[in-house]
Amino acid sequence: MAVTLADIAARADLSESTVSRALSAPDKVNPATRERVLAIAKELGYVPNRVARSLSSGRTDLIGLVVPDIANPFFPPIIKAVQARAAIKGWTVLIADIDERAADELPLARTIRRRVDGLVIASPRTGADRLGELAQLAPVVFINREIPGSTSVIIDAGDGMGQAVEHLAALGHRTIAYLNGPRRSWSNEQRRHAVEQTAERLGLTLVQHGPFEPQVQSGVHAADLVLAGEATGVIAYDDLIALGVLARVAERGLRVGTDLSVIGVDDSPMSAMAYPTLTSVHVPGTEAGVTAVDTLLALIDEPDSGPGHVTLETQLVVRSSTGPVAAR
Amino acid sequence: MAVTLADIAARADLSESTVSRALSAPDKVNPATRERVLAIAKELGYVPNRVARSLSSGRTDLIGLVVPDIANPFFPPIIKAVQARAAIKGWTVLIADIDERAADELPLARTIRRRVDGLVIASPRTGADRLGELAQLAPVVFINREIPGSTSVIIDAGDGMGQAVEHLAALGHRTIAYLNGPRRSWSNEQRRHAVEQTAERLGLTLVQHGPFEPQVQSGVHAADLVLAGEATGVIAYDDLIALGVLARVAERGLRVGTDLSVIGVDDSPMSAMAYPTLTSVHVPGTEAGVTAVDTLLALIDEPDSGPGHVTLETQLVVRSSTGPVAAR
DNA sequence: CTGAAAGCGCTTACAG
DNA sequence: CTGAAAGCGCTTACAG
Repeated sequence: MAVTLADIAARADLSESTVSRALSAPDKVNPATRERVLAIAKELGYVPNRVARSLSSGRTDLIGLVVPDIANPFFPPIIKAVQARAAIKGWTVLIADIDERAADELPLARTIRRRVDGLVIASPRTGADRLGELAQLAPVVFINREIPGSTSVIIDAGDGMGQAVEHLAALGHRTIAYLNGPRRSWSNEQRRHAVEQTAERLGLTLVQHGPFEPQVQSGVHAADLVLAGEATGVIAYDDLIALGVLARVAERGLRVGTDLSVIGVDDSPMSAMAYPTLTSVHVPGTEAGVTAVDTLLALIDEPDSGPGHVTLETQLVVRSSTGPVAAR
Repeated sequence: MAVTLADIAARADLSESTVSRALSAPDKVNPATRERVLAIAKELGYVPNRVARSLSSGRTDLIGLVVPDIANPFFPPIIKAVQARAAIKGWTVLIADIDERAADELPLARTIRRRVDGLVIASPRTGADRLGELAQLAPVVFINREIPGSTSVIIDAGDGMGQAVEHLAALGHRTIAYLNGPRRSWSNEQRRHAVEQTAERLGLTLVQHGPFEPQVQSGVHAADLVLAGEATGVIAYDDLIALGVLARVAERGLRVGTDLSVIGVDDSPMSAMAYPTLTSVHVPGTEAGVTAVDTLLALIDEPDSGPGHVTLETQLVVRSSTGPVAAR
């Protein structure tokens, strides 16, 4: 069986209490005693039983991460960043993938919260009121969603989306299309809004399509809708949809960047590798993940600190899928 | 505070023992008693404390899943399948992403094993001997790797790779290239071997490049190597590399499927959506995930059952990236 | 600085 | 079928 505190205590001729302190609160113990305990612990190959520790301490040292879809390239960088950052600080991450089933999100979050000390919920698909309630029950940090009274890390698409519209305008596009993301997506509202504002300010005509699921297939479908209209430039809710547009446009024998300019959002690895390479709005997912963990751990330590808000900026990365407007 | 067994016991005027049994071993209790306990539990909103349960039962109801890289499209289907299947059976999954750092794999698996009842390790990057040792310490099921004495779910690439070579031969290709995956990858050995065998049997000349990391960028690099040689058809270790080849070939102004035929492995969603669509060897990731969970749970229940082996088959899916050989 | 004791919330032989 | 008791392995006031 596994080595326990009792084993070390017996060997060191000390009480379990002292051994426990030597291991988890070294400053409350005589240095010499500590050394002896540590030596024996090492010799015996002691590894603390986390379950037992959890039961008495009330802490699990686990944080939960809820994501809409791990297969969506927007999330892996966030997931990796959360895991890496958590690991550095001695925490483990429990991931829940809701597979884009919005109705599963809240139940899953509620279940998992019983196992963890706090939650990071990325791009939640649930209504703000119910998310707010959840945040009452446990330390929660939302990524990419503002919930009144709750703590969140927001990626402000405004700058990047505005730059995208300005970029198209500068290339001579007068009518542009926006391909909406999922119906109840807060990110989509934010992105759409920024596009609308900038288009209006610059006097561009804006056409909208969707909502679309963030999948390549959606873009294939959307491409035909766009090509049936007047728009010469299109901004998609995300890179996946944009990649679908690219594929379909090429398939129809038209040239991306010439016949139709396409912009995505996320700046995912694929965007740099697509053909042609995809102009995209860079979204700092890694930074968001790191910040979310730091914020959450602070919240776990001090549950009564007020709601915090961190905002990260986005920025357009110009590649080959956008070019000067040409006659259709 | 949260409702405990003691609260229910007090309210029902029963002992904690009986309440515990009513909840977790209903057949060991008087049906009427059980009903009463369940009603009160529901009324009070009782949710069992899993940490406490774990400590006394010795079970965590968690299984660990170690994957090389969640951003690699091969793994999300496996991850989702594992999570879904585990959830159905009342288990939660703890995911560890090693981010392709082979050296981190074993330490991570060892750490996480302390928190779970068993492990699924997908496409391990560690040496067989050390994996075998790990399997002595805890119930482990490997996906895509045979370890002597251990249990595994193998996706046999043989059939699919053979079909891929036959497909190219049937299209008239006489010299083909194979792009190797990671150096110590067991999957790569298996795939390469099948390609070599079939090429030899059919009298084709086989050129090899690599090893390459399973990333789009690798394929971009590999494409130039292939185009500098005689091969007219290329089989990549996976879809990501194949997609990189596609992009680079197009970028160089050549036509995929005409100037160069390209085949990937994984049949990931992108392969159906790439332009042109990618001929690929379908790998049953979802099935592998489901089977791995079932196998692991059986192993957890009966640690002494001998090592099991399940083999799943692969199959070529022909799309547009392969065509009859043309003059170079 | 150290020890004895109680407790975290549940499970599970052992009696009755 | 039910209850009292011990135990899972650790933490943490409380004394000394």
